Amino acid sequence: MLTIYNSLTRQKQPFIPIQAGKIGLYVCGMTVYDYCHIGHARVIVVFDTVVRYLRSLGYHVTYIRNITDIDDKIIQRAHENGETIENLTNRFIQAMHEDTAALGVLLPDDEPRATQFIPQIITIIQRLLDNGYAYITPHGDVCYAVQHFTNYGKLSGKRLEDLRAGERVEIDRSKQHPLDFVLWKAAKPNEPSWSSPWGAGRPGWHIECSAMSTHCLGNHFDIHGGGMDLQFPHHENEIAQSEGATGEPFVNVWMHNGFVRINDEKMSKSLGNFFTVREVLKQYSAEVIRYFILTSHYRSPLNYSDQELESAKQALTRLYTTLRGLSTIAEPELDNLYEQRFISAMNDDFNTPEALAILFDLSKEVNKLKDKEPMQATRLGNQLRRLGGIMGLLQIEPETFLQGQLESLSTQEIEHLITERQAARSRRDWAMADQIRDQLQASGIILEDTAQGTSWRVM
RNA sequence: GGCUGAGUGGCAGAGUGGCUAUGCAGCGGAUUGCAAAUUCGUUUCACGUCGGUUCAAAUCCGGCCUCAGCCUCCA
Repeated sequence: MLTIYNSLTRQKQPFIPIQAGKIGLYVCGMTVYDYCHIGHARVIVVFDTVVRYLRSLGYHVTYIRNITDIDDKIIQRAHENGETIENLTNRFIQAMHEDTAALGVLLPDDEPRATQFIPQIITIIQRLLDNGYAYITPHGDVCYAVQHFTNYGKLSGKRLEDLRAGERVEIDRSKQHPLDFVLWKAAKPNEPSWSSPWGAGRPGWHIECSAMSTHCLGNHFDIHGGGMDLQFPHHENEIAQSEGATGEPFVNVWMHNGFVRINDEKMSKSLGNFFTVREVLKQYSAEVIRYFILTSHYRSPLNYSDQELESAKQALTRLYTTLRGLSTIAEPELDNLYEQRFISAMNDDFNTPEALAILFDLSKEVNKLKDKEPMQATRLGNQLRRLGGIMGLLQIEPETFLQGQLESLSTQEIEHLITERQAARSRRDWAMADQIRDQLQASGIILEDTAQGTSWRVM
């Protein structure tokens, strides 16, 4: 039985979909004004893995990951760059698609953009005004009145009276309560705006997710995800908006993933301590990054360092080494102990580190069987590939992984040197053979002699 | 100040009231012409600290210490 930790109840709960066999999943995606960093990669990879696993269980999943393409930072960045907002957002949406594709992430079923949902946003705001959850300020903004929503704070466990409003940001006197937030911002000069019943303006930060999620998945849906930092206020506000407008419960299960850290500090744009996905891809393959992300449980912090990525690379090398030379044709093993352990690990709130440990046990088993029982080794090897695939791993040719990112020498040169060395070995000229091997090693190529001949891989 | 969460062997990172996590790195054996890969082994308590419950706790309960996050934009 699949159990998921629900931020709303602060405990693991058996997962029961609203409609049998179907799951609606919404994840807060990017605000597109810059390149994806490793923190973004984590959310994307984690929920990609969640979706793959849910589908492997037989659920029909509708996966929505939105794009926020209008907000203060976008407007500011476009202005700084001297480019149009549309140009900026399109550029970074394309970059994001390149990055996610590189990381082996499946496309969501829909990728709605905030600017395409202005009519739906206006409808929700109107309903909130009608239902008494919103008011218009003297500046012409429309604000949400948090005190009118009884359950405000239920997701983040906060009580209005405990929050230190005004501690770090000056209180806006035009609001009825300091924590009231803007639904609709009155237009300022030189800013994009849409017309509305309350005059020209643009949506506030939180409202677009209420509009897009309920439009794509219905007023009440199964799972909503995102980074921990969105729990408050973003997701809290989404609940207030959506439930205030529809009068129905909004989301059953809230999932929040932990941060990527660098030296025990959160990786974030505001701290400036981030690495972009494309930067890291220059040094490590996408699958190494993906593996690295999955080595810790999604709710735990993930410490980023070169040493950890290097370790991830070595670990993946081990798995691919096991798969090397195994035919992919044979039927994989199915309902054995490894499978059961894998499923029970993933059923336990998507415990990917545990699931990976089982892949290594399986890998060891395959290695042991390779010589004695090649057929069984092949079947287990294919099971390893299949289970890895549920986490988006082990889907490329072992040789492609092991020989990838070749820099110094061409494949032909390497093959040529191997042939020469083979000749030296057959005439027992060990000095010559070792010299060639050392020469290759200096270029980052490792040789491995087997009964079937010599193979090579990149260090 | 309020609210979350966390403290496990050299590093990373799971987990269960009593029995080997796993990976990387190191060391030793097998294997190899030598390597690499693979495999086997790796000594005494690895489980923040102080108490409590228990025949038994790193695992349950309580206090304390330390760290991170949220209460502003952030994945």
